[in-house]
Amino acid sequence: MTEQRARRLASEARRESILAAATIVFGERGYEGATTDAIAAMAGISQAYVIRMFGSKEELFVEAAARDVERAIEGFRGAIASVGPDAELAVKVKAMGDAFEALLADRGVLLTLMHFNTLGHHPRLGPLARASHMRIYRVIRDEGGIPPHEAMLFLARGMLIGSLLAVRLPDAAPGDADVREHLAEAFGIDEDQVVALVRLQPPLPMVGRG
Amino acid sequence: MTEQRARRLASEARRESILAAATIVFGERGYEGATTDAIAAMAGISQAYVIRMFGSKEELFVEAAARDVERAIEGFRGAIASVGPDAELAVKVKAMGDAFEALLADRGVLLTLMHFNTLGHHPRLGPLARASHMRIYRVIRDEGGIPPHEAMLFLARGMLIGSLLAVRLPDAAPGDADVREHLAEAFGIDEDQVVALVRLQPPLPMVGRG
DNA sequence: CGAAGTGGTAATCGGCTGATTACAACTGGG
DNA sequence: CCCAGTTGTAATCAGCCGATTACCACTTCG
Repeated sequence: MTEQRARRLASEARRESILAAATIVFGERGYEGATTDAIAAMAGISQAYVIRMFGSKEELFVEAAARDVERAIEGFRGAIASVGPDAELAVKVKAMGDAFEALLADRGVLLTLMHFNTLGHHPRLGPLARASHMRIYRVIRDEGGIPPHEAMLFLARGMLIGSLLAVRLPDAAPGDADVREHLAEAFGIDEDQVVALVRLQPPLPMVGRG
Repeated sequence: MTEQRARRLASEARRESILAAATIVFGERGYEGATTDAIAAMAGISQAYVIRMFGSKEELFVEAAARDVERAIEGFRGAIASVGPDAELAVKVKAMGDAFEALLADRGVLLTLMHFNTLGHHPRLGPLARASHMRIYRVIRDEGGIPPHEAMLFLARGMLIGSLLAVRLPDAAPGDADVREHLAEAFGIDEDQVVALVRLQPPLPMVGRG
């Protein structure tokens, strides 16, 4: 485990690698609990460089969360494009649901966006989180052509699925029939497919503090 | 602002006051970001006493989260009792939804439970969070007599409402028609009642670091 | 070749963190 | 009244935090 100088990368590539690490660490430890040092270690560079490139931890979170939101929006747009804007409502909703599940398969993105949601009281991050939520709503409603009520139901189901994955409920599926029943309803699948959901959230490398 | 010795309280009363403060601070700053010192300050006692009474920050979180989960369960039981176990499905769901909204009016409880959900990967808190989620599911299904599919839909709607309150979306309602439309659908109310939702999340006193 | 620009870090700073220890103030029962 | 149990704190500790500074290493291009 000899520490050595990081390989030189172009600024843009390094930036991306830091944002990827930040998404994992912010997800695992929350905005306040995450440390720039843990992010640096995961990106394979020094803590000082993380701060120099982004200015502050807050700014880094802003960019990491924005990147994750953008990824979600791209996923929804791709889903709409894949079935065409004039497809039946149920078909579009199914495509967007699949895109959503694919997004949540990245546990870092899932948890970072959930933490983003809990920051409504933060003077800078709160307004950004509200704007991001509404941007996603508008993409679903306007670009997806999903009426307000159906868009709300779609998001509600999405929030439940996100919570179930965040708490790692599939880990408890093998030994608990109620868990399997609940997961099958939430994901709209058969109970015997539930155990395979664990693949959606492979174990993460533990970051810092034990 | 002269600091003075705290008024003596019986152990049980002090315990409760610390747990109430812990729910607020854990909610606002997350499990890792919250500090025992901020909790102590909010409870009006010394940081040392918080640790002595609960042993560790982790233990304090366990008890605070358990208390909040218990409050949720009591709320649901009260709602079921108020309409009777043989009421129509829609009546029971309505009563439980109202109980849920009343619970989420306490922003500390709302946010602490959301943070609890994001701790699925934690070796001790993760299993507790999963067990808590399933306890609530079973209360709704078994004591409430709500079938699995309807119970899932109820929880989904609840998670969406929780997210919208966590991110403080009602704060953005006055100036944004899309926000009002989305909130009206989520809460199942008229748009002109939406602005009054702000009452559900009154501003919290800022805690530490800000 | 050599200097300017870019990528990257070690060292350090003031301040905060959870936990421990040793001690002080209050209360009730005999 | 007095002492044993309970409630509460100041002081302190080792370690971690984000941020700053001053510096090093590599690349590019005249």
